Amino acid sequence: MEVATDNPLIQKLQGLAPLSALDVAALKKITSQPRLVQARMDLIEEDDVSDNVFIFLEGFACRYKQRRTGARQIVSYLLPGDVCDVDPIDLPPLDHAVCTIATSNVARIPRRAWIELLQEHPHVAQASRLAKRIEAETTRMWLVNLGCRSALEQMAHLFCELMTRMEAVGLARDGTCPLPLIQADLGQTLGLSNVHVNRVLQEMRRLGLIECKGKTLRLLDQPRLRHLAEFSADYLQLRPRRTV
Amino acid sequence: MEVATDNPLIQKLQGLAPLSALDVAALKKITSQPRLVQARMDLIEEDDVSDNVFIFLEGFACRYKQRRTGARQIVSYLLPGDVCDVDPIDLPPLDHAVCTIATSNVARIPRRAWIELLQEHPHVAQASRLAKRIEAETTRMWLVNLGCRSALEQMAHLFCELMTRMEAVGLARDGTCPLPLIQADLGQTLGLSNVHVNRVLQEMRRLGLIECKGKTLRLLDQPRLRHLAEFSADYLQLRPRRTV
DNA sequence: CGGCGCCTTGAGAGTAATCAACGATAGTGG
DNA sequence: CCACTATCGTTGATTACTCTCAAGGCGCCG
Repeated sequence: MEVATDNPLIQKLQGLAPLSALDVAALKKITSQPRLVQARMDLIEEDDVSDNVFIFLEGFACRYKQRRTGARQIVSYLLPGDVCDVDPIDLPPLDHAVCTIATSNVARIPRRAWIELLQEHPHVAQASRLAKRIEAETTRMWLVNLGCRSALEQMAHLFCELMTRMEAVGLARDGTCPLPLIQADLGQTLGLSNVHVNRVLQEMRRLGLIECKGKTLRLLDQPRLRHLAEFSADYLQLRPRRTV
Repeated sequence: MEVATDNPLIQKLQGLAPLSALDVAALKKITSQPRLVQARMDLIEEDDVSDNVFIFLEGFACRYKQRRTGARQIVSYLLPGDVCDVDPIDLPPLDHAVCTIATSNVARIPRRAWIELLQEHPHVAQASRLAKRIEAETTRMWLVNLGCRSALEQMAHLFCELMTRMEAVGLARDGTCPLPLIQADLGQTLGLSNVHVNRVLQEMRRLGLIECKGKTLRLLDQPRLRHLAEFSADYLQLRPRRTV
């Protein structure tokens, strides 16, 4: 039962499992008191022990790990509709930190309340499990990116992936979406230096593949980008095939 | 209740949650009819739809993704005691393939039977969930490896990780364990060419860090290796902190 | 206006890839 | 028992992708 909504959490989960009006209402209620978080703020620090679930309603954040050398590796992005650490098993301390990239609107929910919601709303639980599986598959895809794609291919792949995810929550249209990442973020995601990120982006613009104005990304030639990156959205659009 | 056993599955899960004698018996029973699989055989192919859970009792295998160019990226290793796709949500088709590296002894169990076991043995389920979380954390650690470590550091980190995992199932002693990987496998894991893997290994031997004879890896100076790799075993040795 | 954050550019260095042989080892069949 | 073959490891030479260092530009905000 699709219900029109501008709540990205509901929008995302509806894409993963059928939600009843009651499911939707519960999700609306639990996200009704989000709070604004500034850009570049750590929501969860490594070894943090507070025990909340964060639901992103607006904005942009990332999970990252930091080396003693200071080098930082971003290991995933959190977009509107994403739930940070859905699983009962995802207890702190985490092995990584979570940090906003843009000003974000985030609902912070005691884990217990979230788990209760999952117990009372099995379809939400099912969608959450699927979301978690997609996250794992995405991480593996990033491994392929880092392990065996050139800088250009990696960048193309990342942009295709982000655009697809943004579309799924209604934030992208016509290959265009807001993207608050700075070049250093891209470098920390793809294992490239800032300088090289800059040059690769220039190359992509020169090739007529993308356009970045302000904090907006536009994919000018998605077929060519997808081919270049060997991108297929399959891993992001899993559907429940049956219930176990 | 620790029970002496040479079943690596039991050994591993006992390290993650307390198992009763009944739990152990059930695990013994379900792994009582393993079959031998040759080295370099695909157990699960990408887009495979058969629905089994594989439990590795002996041997060595990997999950990998293959690019159209033929390039292959190994995304994780499966060691004795590992259960392939423990979760009810891990339904096929997978986004990757699973392939043995050495001749392996593998129990193939219909998913339904495995899920029933989990339902009847909550401690086993708890341990499995923890195992899955560890797998996810390991994948993120690999991302850090590929994204921001040099070839030498990566190799050191991988060796520390494998040694720790082998120890956990009683297959390593005194920094020595069997390692059936060939140099090409290491390359496909770390995103390096065969030639470079070879040179890095030589460098590590020259530095007195490791010794590889036959299919055996020996870490000669673990403190230095761990320091070089910034390795901490924390992410591999999670303990249940409480039950949710 | 000054400072700061971010982007851009240039030059030089270095790590790792590629190409091409060659060597070692083990299993196979005559 | 010994060629024979295949797989894996090793080496050298060359190329190229990416990094580092350094400096300058541009726009925004106090």
